[in-house]
Amino acid sequence: MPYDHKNIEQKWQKAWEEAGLFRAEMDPTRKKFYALDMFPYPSGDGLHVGHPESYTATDILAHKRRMEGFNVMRPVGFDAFGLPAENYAIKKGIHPRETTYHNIENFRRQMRSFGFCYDWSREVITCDPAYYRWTQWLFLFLYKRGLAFRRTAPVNWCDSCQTVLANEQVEDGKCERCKNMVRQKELKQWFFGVTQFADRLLADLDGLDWPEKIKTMQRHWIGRSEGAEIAFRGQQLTDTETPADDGLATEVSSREFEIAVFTTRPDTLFGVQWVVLAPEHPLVMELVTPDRRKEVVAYVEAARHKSELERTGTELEKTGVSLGVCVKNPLTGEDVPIWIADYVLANYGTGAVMGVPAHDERDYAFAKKYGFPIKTAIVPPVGALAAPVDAAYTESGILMNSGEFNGLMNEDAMVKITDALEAKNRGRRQVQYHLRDWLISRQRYWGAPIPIIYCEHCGEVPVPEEDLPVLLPDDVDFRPTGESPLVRSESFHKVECPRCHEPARRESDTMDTFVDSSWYFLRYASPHQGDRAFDSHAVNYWCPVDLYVGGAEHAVLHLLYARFFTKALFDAGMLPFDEPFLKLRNQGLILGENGVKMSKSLGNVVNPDDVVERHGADTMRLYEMFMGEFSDAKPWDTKGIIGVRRFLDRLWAQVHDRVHANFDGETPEELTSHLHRTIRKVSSDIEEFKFNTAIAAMMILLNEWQRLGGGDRVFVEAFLRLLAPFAPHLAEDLWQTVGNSRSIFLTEWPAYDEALAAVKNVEIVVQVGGKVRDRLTVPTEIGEEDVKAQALALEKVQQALVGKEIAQVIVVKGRLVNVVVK
RNA sequence: GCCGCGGUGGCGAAAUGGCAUACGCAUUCGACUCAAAAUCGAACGGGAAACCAUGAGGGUUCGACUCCCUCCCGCGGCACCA
Repeated sequence: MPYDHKNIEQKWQKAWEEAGLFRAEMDPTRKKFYALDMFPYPSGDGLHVGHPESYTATDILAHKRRMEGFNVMRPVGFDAFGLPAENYAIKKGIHPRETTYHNIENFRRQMRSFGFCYDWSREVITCDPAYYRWTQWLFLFLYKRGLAFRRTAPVNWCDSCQTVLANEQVEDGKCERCKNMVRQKELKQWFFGVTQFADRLLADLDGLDWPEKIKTMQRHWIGRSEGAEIAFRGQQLTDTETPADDGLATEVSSREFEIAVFTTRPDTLFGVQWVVLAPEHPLVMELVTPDRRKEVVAYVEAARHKSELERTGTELEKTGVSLGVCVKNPLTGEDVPIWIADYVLANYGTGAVMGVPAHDERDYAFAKKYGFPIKTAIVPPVGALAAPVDAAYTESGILMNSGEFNGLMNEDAMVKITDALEAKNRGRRQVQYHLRDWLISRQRYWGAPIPIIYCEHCGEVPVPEEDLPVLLPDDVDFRPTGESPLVRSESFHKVECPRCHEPARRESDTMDTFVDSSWYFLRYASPHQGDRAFDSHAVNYWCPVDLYVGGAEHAVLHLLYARFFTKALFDAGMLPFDEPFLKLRNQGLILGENGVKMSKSLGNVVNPDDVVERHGADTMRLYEMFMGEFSDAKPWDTKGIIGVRRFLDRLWAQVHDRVHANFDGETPEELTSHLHRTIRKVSSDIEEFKFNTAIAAMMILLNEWQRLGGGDRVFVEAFLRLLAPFAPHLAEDLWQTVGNSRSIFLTEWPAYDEALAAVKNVEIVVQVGGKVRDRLTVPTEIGEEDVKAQALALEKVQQALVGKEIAQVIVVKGRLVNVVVK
């Protein structure tokens, strides 16, 4: 008989809210637990069924910790700035603020309908001036510490979004948001100096309780490589006349120049056949000889117009042109020609590399194409496979053709060659990171304005803190044109210089929305603080976040940026910790019934509202936790929901039966024992995020209860407390039905008694030659010899042993007896 | 190409090296009902059985879904980073 989910869910949501049951108050005498969901972007589509999957998991942990006596803070808010609202505004002419707040209202309604134990009084909304005032303040904080700066660099430009993008927002050479091809553009933009933290961002990952997958992704993204920076010097002729072959060159006046290359293989230095510069390298135009100039200019121009993908696809044939100039190999003194090629990236390393065709696959291909000689510097060690004839040899080996370094193992030679270079002042050990500084400027409207003013006399002037927030003006034509829409708001744009009071111009770009989300978890500690970004006492008490749950798609975006902010604040003495999220868990994607990602165009989207309406929030929560491994992608199954709903209905009926019977009769001993085992299992499964097996264990307990009958108040109450984090409304309602007036969430998490949980008798499997022949029920504490004797005495075992000789008998306590035969 | 994760009934899935397929869905049969739904009960990997089955093949072990090697397939990440 189904229970009335609508009625009880509304009833308890209202009661909890009115009682302020989940409101968090600082209490230094109690241990805190900060449980956090990645706050949602309030899209017009409303919640996806994936949202409650992650929120339910956090909710379960939060409830359990509260019942274990922790002071729990579980805040909620909205990541409300961003492109979708702005694009919608452009299409429909509705202001982004209007759609955003409208969507937030809908999100709030939906999130409340699930009965999550959020402390709504701490809500933050990133597009609220009371919030972004402090985002701007943090920009100024970074600016003062030299961690926010403006510089000209090749940046990613999306023609469709009409804005620049951070490196992390480019996927496969395409804009993460609109899938448009991204182009490289040379622009002056604002950056945050994330690379200054590269070593710490890498090293501190080790201490975090995060999924290995995410840690690995961050490690790859930071991309540390060790090697050497090597200086190749050359003479540039200032005389326009080409020197003759007869040695007159020495008499022509010349200037010395130097090209620094970064390499991870200094041991291959004797195999260098050329040096390549990126087309954007500043020396290109300086060095090119007049006769090569035309060709080089054309090549540089062509490279500039290529997209990131066109330039970096692995399959592409390498191209390049010669500058007509040489440098000398710093150790051999050999002349090495200088080329430019667009496979060399301007913004990695020094923007220049040395070409060693014998020991690098790319260089090998380049040499084949342009007819360079291939000089071997390393051969395989004795006993190893021979070096390939028609490819580069990239494994370790022994040096040859390398002067005094001949015969060394290459690992050893790396050190010795670097030392030799260093002694001649031509090189040094160097560590390079793949990580680039975070480009935060956006030429778009719906974001926090960058608090900087440009003055003709004073230059770049930060907006004084007391003038914050720099309000985002409402009356703006926000259609994108490639420059920020804020340029078109004169009242915004034209300002007075805070220093000299002359007319000045306000920065018109806004900040990447990832800046907003890089510190929101700090704001939750003191969300209404009017005079500071956060209150130290509150942050010191509540932070860092103990449990953070969200999607894996933020592995190198939000999660990296938030770590950077935390470290920068830590260094300034503003935080007592330097990692924001101690424990992280990712939920898997919930797919459509057809096993593919839900999408409107495929018509396989499940609306959580419909599920709550039809089956109830408790069923929805339980089902999403029961579907499978939390971090795995799993398909939705509309029919499957009925299974957990039946479980709740049966429990409802069973508890009501016991109440009607005044708990007449006792709890069978077997059931009590089973309960304690279930408490043990559910408790540990929750900690390990194995919610599916925790629920299965409760289903088994109910099945046993129905089979055995009985069940006193103690039994029922323990069962309900186990269920409460998963299905809070039903558990609370039955809790009161049983006769309690205080909320179930103010009671203690049930403890299990190891003695009661112990099983009296166990079934032992008896195998002969590894095959099951019979089973045996024996007391748990039975001695090894006794089991062995009993097992061997079994008739089926005897039959199986006929004509065979016993070689060995394996006894595994409480599990099996295996008679090994010859 | 490199790195990581995975492959178990019709389906979602479970199993500290020790009874493979728990729990749930679907299906079939039965009870209740005039009937249906709901509910309750039973069966449910293949095979008549011996036995055979955890992507394929080998290995280690008394014993392998689990550990090791080779390969196939799927998913995710990175990708000309020198």
